[in-house]
Amino acid sequence: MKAKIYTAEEIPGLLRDHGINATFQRLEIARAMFTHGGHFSAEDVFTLVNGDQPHVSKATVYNTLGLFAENGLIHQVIVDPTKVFYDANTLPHHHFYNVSTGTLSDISAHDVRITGLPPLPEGMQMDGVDVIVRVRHNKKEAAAS
Amino acid sequence: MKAKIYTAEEIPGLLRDHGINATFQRLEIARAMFTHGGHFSAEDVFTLVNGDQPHVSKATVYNTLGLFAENGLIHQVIVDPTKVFYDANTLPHHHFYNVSTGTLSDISAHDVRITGLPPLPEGMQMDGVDVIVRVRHNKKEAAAS
DNA sequence: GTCGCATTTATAATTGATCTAAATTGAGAC
DNA sequence: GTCTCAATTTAGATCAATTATAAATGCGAC
Repeated sequence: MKAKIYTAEEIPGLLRDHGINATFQRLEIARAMFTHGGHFSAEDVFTLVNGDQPHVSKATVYNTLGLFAENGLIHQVIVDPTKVFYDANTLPHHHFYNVSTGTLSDISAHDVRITGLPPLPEGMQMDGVDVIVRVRHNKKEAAAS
Repeated sequence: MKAKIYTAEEIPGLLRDHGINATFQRLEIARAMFTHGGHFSAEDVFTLVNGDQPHVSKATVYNTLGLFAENGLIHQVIVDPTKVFYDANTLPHHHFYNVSTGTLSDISAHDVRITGLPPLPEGMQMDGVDVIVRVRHNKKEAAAS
């Protein structure tokens, strides 16, 4: 089960469905993310959108990503202490995080099952479960210490 | 299965076992973390260690936390985009992350079982699996939009 | 046109974390 | 004890991601 890739024509409806007012900048940003799919830092989005000529300011990129995340259009992924990633894939899924390169890749949640979790603390509701499988380059060299 | 809490006397041996040279500052920091147990930001540790009078500089706190993490004495937990947490619990376990308050709490990994993960990408080895259960305060008020 | 509101923008400010270069300390040789 | 070298600590400067601020801009209602 792969992340859905949208066509440019579907983007306006996508925003509307999430209660987001469509503006030029928001469409640009959504288009950049959803027609590629994948994981983006704010910086990535900024570069992607402004590739040819400046369209969208950095502040707007941050604002918009925040707005999208609030409204469930995209999802924050926090694996890198230095920056936040945003995930255009809203289907339930998990992540490989390549520690060596700082790269994320998806794990479909379709077959993943997590059992034995304790009950939630009192008065809490579950917001989601993130599973992050940290991986690194295979070292022939063992820890020689 | 709770995180092990150490007594002050056990700390020097703990460092030695992890190949860490014991110095005054490192002992102070380890003591602060391991006699309490729990999750700490660098800031937390700094405050905890220097509560009464300045003992350890901020730079040293960062250096030492990094050193401890490298040597497996503590573990980085990345759930908050604004700061890194360090976990004095090195037993296998997972986390509840309270989105409303930014608080972490432990889930023993003892009973948790994760099945259906795909094979690792080529040439990669697993470094660990983090499970983060995001929870939030129960809202009687549903999303009214 | 212009009033009002949402949005965007440039820029400054904030903040956790890291770097630098110098000072201090520690452990062993003598 | 003291010399020496390497390890450690330190204050302060610096960095990069993000957020805040306050001024423009766009756009529909009238």
